Amino acid sequence: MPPLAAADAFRVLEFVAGNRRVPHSLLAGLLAGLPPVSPHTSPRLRKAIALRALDAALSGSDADGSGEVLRKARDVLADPGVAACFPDHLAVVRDDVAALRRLVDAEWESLPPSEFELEADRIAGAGALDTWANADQDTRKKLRRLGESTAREILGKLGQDPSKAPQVDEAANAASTSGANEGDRAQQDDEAHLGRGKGEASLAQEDCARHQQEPVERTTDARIPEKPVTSAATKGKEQATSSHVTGQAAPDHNKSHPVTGPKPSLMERKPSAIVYQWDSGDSDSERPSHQRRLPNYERRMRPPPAVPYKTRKKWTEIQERTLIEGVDKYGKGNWKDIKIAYPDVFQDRSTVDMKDKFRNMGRH
DNA sequence: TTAGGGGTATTA
DNA sequence: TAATACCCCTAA
Repeated sequence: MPPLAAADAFRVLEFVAGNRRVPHSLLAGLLAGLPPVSPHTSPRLRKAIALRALDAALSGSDADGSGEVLRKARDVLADPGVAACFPDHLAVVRDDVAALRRLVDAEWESLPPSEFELEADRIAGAGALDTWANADQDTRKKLRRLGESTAREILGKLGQDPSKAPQVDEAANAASTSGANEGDRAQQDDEAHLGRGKGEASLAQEDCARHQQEPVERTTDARIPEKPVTSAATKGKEQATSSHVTGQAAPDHNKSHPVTGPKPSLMERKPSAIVYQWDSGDSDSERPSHQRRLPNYERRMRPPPAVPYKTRKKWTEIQERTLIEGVDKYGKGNWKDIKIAYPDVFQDRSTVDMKDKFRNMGRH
């Protein structure tokens, strides 16, 4: 993987540091692996680091009455950089550990969203509509590409290595229950691949699940999950409606194809295959553990277009003539050159429009 | 970037 | 309803 640009490193760090459930050891590892990032560039990052210091100070027990916890917390708050991050009320309760902890909790809660989250929200979240409405054609293409490639990457991984899929699902399940040892597992699981901490990553998964369970109107491109998932999903549904999938390996396929034997047909079921099912209403507990349930989807023949159709404009005679002239001059296919050569004429026409138009003209 | 197939939306 | 404009996708 190419090294992260400083701006991206900042986004990753700001995102991870602001998640309280990401243990400090993981954050430290992340810091070591990222290009230098100045915390002063982000109030959220500054505040997150300050809160982490306070968390560390307040993590000890003050049951022995030694005042050690309080002393540590005071030390942290004495740092002008830390103090500057908080309103005065933190200083007011310097003598009350319990109150200080409550206020620290509240400060964590009120941490502003990271740039990463805001960006994700602009692309796929509730802010997507505004982003879309304000974007020009090029930006929209980029947004679409970003969403598709990400989805393909995820779905590709699922498809290429089905045995990994349950882990993904289990991770999502674990995230939904949000266990207390999440941080520890995050450290174990994720130190190998920084940036996938369970903390906000799990939140993101929860959020993702919420999005998926929302009505289809919110999913702007249902084709993305269609291709890789549908085959398994519909298969699961078909089987579920007939004889409830057992998930057993296909009978004797392995026997007939020993390791050294002929290559098994792609049509044959692999023993490691996992069946994904559309939610049919019954609970997960009623089906074998290897059957993973997909979120509710209403299938639709085709989703609404990702880009609202632009106002339909009839080609003028001038445009048609200029197009023909341009093809004569620059050759068929050099739509970009033609568009550049006649910017006024083709101002509101894309090269694809021109290609389509020329194609249509040739049909008659 | 472009071609081309094929789909949907809009208009006459 | 056919023609046309526009869009999406894939391959090269």
